[in-house]
Amino acid sequence: MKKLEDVARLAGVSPATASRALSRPELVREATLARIRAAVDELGYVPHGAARALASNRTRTVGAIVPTLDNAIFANSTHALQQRLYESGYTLVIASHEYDLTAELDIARSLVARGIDGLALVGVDHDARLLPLLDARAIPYVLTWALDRSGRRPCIGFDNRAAAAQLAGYLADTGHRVFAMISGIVRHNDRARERMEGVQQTLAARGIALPATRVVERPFTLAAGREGLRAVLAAVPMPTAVICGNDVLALGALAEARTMGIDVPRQLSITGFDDMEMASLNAPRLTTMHFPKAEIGALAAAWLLDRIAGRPVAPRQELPFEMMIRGTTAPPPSGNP
Amino acid sequence: MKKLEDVARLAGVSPATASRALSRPELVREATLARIRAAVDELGYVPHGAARALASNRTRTVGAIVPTLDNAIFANSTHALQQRLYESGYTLVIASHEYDLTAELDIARSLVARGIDGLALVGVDHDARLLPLLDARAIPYVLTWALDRSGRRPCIGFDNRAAAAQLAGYLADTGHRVFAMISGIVRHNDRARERMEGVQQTLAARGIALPATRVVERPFTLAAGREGLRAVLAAVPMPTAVICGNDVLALGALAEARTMGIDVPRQLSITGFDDMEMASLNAPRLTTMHFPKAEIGALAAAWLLDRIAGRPVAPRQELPFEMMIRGTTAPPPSGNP
DNA sequence: TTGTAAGCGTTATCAC
DNA sequence: GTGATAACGCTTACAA
Repeated sequence: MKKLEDVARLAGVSPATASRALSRPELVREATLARIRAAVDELGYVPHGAARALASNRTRTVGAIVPTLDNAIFANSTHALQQRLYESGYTLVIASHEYDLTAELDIARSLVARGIDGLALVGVDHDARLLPLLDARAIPYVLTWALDRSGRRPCIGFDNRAAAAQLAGYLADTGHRVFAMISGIVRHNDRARERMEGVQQTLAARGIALPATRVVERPFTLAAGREGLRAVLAAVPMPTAVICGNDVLALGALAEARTMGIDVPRQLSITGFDDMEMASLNAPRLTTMHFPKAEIGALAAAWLLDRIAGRPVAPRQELPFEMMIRGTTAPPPSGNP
Repeated sequence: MKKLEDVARLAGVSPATASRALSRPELVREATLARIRAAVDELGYVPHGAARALASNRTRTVGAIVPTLDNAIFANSTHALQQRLYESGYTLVIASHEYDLTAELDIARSLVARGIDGLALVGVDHDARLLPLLDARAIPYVLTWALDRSGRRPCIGFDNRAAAAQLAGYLADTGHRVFAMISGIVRHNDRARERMEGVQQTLAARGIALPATRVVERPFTLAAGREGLRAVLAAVPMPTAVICGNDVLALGALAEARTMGIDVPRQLSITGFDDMEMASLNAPRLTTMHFPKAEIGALAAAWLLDRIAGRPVAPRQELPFEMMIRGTTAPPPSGNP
């Protein structure tokens, strides 16, 4: 394989100049530059990433560790992230840990070993050793999809609790009094936890009971959403509103409602978070909380690139969310039939 | 940051021995190994990936370029791929090109520059410069989700044409005579093309007409699926069976059918490929073609690891597909109402 | 089984 | 603006 030395020889310059021509062309005279570029083309020279990384101590690689790829919201934000980084000559290394924070730590270690200039994480809940690991190596990182309430960590995300509160408040406003929630597993998942708390606090503040028995925690799968709906509908009296912790759970719940012959939203209101594009196929009158997923990725990329380049960055970026209300979600006049 | 030399010094051995202890422990005496490991732990030593790659000419990184991450089928197979590689100490670099083969080539170049030991691609259609680029650098690659009919390229996948043929044949067997197809864009997409051809050939062989006007090509989006259904239903007589090129198109078509008040599958049979888990929520009686997505990823990982290690590999692995028939898909007795 | 030493292909610090 | 030259941290013959 051709090396920089070959290019330099062909162009009649030293390797040093050839190197500069590629990484800092403004330091090289126009004519020299042209010769070097011609040589590069002629030889089909491709820089050796590892050698470059070793000498410059920069890998031009950024890592992203997401809970799962099997969900449109992370797929979208990750794609935006990749896109932006790619445009800036950076490569994105993506890995998923399937909601296992120990796996996340392991992955982070392997990424650090392999060399990354920055890292994007999802949420604020992590193994206690993760962030110190990055700090020790001065690797910039940013937390996404959530806001760090301690104010100590850079983050780009939403106030999941406020979003949940708004959703619950809206349902209460439309007249619902008997609620249930199909939440994600809150342990080690700040987004799920904040959403649950937002609902609980809002209803409590309005004097609406949401006993623990009406809140079920389920993994983020369609099957769990289905099963979750059965679980919360077993209570007496039946809830008129079921709030689901994310889109997958809501889809499962909607499917189960159909199977059970329940008319959504006339008999039962089912609401969710995140990406409900699929759900809208099913239930055009669904009410959901939407987050600008692509923007998260784009902002995270910009933030990391700035930080890597030593440019000033915002310590925290809070993004807006939006409640989409389709059709009525009022409870049936007399509770459930 | 601690380097191997520090570890060696603390353990009272040479850097060479320390290096061997980490990468080929079987070559080092038990006692020495223990001392070195203790030193590693004590110092919190983490190997320097770039230096390692430069010296060994192996990056322990594998690349995967997929059309899109925003689809459960690729998300699943990619996750399986990552999982397997990770277990073997490899890192996976994932990138998506959004069905743009020139973008795919650019990404491949950047991955090659950054250093990869192997590459997984989707499909057999690629820019003509892509595979030669890999060959020139002796980078192992494997094509997935399709079979190379030329027999010259290693591939792990399905016979998309046969799958489409089987689906079309089944529908014809149940009595359908007026077909339509909402295909993906076949240009630069072998999977889409083979599926379309499979349908066309099968129907032709049975003397069933499928004029070009009854076949529409659409991008893989829900909206396009909706619009595609309107387009094919505008024909006279209306088709009784609509075959969709993938899951996303089928979902869109199903949604539109619902919007239009069409009873699927009693009035109209809509069928699709790939991952129809979501669709089954919508239309429990949908007939679909299923592919073992996770297995693709796992097999690709194993293949690449074998190939990288110089072990013998199969030049071609054909995986089975499965038609899932839920409920009847027979046409209405008298064509369309 | 372990040590010595020569690279691996760049970048970066100096002079010139 | 350009050219020597010394790193960068590790692997790997080859020797011992």
